[in-house]
Amino acid sequence: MTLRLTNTLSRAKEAFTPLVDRQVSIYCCGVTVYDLCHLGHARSYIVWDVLRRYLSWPGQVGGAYTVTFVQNFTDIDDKILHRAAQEGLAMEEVSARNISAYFQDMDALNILRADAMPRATACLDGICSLIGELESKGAAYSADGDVYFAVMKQAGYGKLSGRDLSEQQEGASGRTTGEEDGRKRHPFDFALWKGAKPGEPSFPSPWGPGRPGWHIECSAMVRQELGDTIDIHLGGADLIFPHHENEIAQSEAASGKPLARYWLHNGMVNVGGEKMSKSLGNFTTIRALLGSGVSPMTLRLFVLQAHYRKPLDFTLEGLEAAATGWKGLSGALAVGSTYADVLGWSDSQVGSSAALPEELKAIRERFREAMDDDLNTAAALGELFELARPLRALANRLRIGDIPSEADRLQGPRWQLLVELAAVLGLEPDPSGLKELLASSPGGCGEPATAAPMPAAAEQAGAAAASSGLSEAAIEALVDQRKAAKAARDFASADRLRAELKAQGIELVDKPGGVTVWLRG
RNA sequence: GGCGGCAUGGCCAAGUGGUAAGGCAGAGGAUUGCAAAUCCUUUACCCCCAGUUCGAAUCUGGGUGCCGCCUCCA
Repeated sequence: MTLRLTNTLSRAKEAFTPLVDRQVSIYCCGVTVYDLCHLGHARSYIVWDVLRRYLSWPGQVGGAYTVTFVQNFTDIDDKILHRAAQEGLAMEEVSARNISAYFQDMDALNILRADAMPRATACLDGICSLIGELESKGAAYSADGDVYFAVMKQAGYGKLSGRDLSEQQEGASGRTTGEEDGRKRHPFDFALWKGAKPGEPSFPSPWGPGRPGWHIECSAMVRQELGDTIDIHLGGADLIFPHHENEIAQSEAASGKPLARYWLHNGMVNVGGEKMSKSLGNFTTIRALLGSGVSPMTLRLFVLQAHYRKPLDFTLEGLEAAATGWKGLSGALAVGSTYADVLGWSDSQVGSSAALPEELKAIRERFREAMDDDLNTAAALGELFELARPLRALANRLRIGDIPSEADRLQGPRWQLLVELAAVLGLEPDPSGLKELLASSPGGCGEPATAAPMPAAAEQAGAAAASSGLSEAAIEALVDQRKAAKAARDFASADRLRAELKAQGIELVDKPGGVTVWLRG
């Protein structure tokens, strides 16, 4: 059994076979850079990051694929122009700011950067020549400085979204209003090039100054970076129509070849049952969430516990559950590096996966089968938790000073497998990108638009207090005092001492036998 | 109105013909003066009705409810 993916084109799970053996070309629709990214974007890019990591995983049947991952920035768009006008900035300034914010956010979430990130502004030649081709083939027509794609001339239009133009026609009339109508021959025709109105920023073209339509930007960038036919095209389910439908129409009209062999779409993030979106105002930005103390890995876990095609309701409860779950996983993931010395898990002990004990082999196999089944990350995570349970217990015992047993020392391969599989899901303790994000956003997370403010999660609560400087000797003295108070059955004093230490970020753990150990943070 | 999707324990969520993964919460136990932390154990017949089948959460038909797209949108 090999990887199977749900192809929107056929609405079925299909065995995945790339055009070129062991190589995969992927295009992922990126963001329009007029604002910060919210959790909907986070989900989409987390999920596609996992697809990419999985394809690149050597544990894959047949070995790792070589993946070329391209994701665009839409940096020519009416919304960017509006935003720029509002703020008295140039379009480029708005997009540059949001592109840099995009990288900060995605780095923090441990999302691998694409191999290429083309921008519409840098692809205008390709866009214009594509429009020209369509025009010369009769697939497009110009009207008063605009150029439109002639939908009715394109056989198969609607094949991705399951739409039939003849049935749609009635509903469509009356839907589109405005001055474009007069120029369009069919209500579903869409703009490839929009002539500029006086005073608007514009780019030169054979049809006069103006700017490209959204759909053609992607068609041109796919072709520029990856050619006529790619293996996988990714995007949110809300892009199926009209964006991807139009992309197909344009690209296939020009090349006569299929644009993409597999179309994958992720489900939306909902809030209270409704789609999270800018227009509804119910969105939370990524940086607002991370700034409130939710760790990036918690968000990743939250996202990956659901199947990528289903809607995912964003709730505080769900997030808290993920935070607690991540606490356990991260403890297990960290055990090998934190306690490498005491466990004797040096690099030399790293066993190859071929030498895995049966139980671990079986887990690895089930993980692979889950991921092969249309990226069933929820089931894959189940295997991770299975793997992590004894390691988490071990980590907690070591944390309070227990000496590892011989059996504990033999858990090295288990830990390594956990680390390996978690990395396929992009789950790693101690994400480095977060600090940069938090440091870089001055006033930073105070996005006013946070409709659902997140209370600072307990995850990081102790971190600030932990640095307070009681010396070890001072702590030992207080612990001894408490021990004496307990011996004298003066529990009030004992509890007071415990509370004082806790206020300093010192946690006391009473172990069997009257021994108390203390831990910072 | 058209197209598509979803409905599993308190919450989230896997499972697509053979007696229900996992996470969170809860309960019980161990430990403790108590607590915290930790460890162990434990909790469902799957929206409704009809049908197919030796056998269905899983297939078919009908019903109900919810969501997405049809305008910019990950």
